[in-house]
Amino acid sequence: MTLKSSAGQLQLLKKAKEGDEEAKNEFVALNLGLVWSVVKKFSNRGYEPEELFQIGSVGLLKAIDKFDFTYNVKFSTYAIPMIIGEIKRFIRDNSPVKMARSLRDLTIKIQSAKEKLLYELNREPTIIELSEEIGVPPEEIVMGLEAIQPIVSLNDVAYQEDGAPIYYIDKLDDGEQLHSQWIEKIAVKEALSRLDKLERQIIILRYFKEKSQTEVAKVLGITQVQVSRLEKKILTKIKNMLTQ
DNA sequence: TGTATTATCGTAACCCTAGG
DNA sequence: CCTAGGGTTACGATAATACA
Repeated sequence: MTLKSSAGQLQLLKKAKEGDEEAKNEFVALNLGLVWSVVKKFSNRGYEPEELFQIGSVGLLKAIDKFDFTYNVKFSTYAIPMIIGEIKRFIRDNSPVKMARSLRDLTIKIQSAKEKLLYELNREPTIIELSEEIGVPPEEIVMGLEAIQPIVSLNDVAYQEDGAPIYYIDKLDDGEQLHSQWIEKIAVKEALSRLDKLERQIIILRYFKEKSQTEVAKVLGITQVQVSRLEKKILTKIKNMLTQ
């Protein structure tokens, strides 16, 4: 969070887009935090954070140029995938071929093992199970999984609590193909990450696990009425986050 | 806040009819 | 005659609200 109000930032962004260099610089400065937050996600890949930061900043600049107010989402919602795209492109282009190759082999193995186990167990296999199935140490499985769906995860917690991922956002490689669909997905993800634990649980159980209010109430140890009221509150909250 | 009630929605069950 | 499909109804489950 920056000190500047979001309304002020919007003004700044408008000016920047109109070619006001000073405004642009100031806006960039205010949003470098975004770049860092993305860089952190890629910290375990053996690249210099400084270097990734440079690359990420390019993504930020591109985002400023291409951001369209009619998207009706917050700037960060749009910028983050853009930054990620830039960094991923860089990593892809810079990865030694053989590394990429062995990693690709691994991901292929993981994919098929995953499908097999999914069928056998009737649920998402754990990392340990995948590891045993393929005969590769868990750390490498993690790496392989990362490669399959690297990504954002602004709300890791939301995933952990339930095991199975809710959805994946990939195809972020190309900043050009901006389907409003995934913009929305990211927006929702971000909004979700800003809810507190109880609120997030309710939304996950209700909308991703498709439980009834009564079921949710039982799980969380509250009444159906509570769930109904909280749900209503949360939904308007999210709506506000997405459009503000 | 919780209980009791009402409103809403999906769907199973039934009937009817047109077309094979 | 059979049957696919369309329309109607009734019912149960779920969610929202009224009230204490």
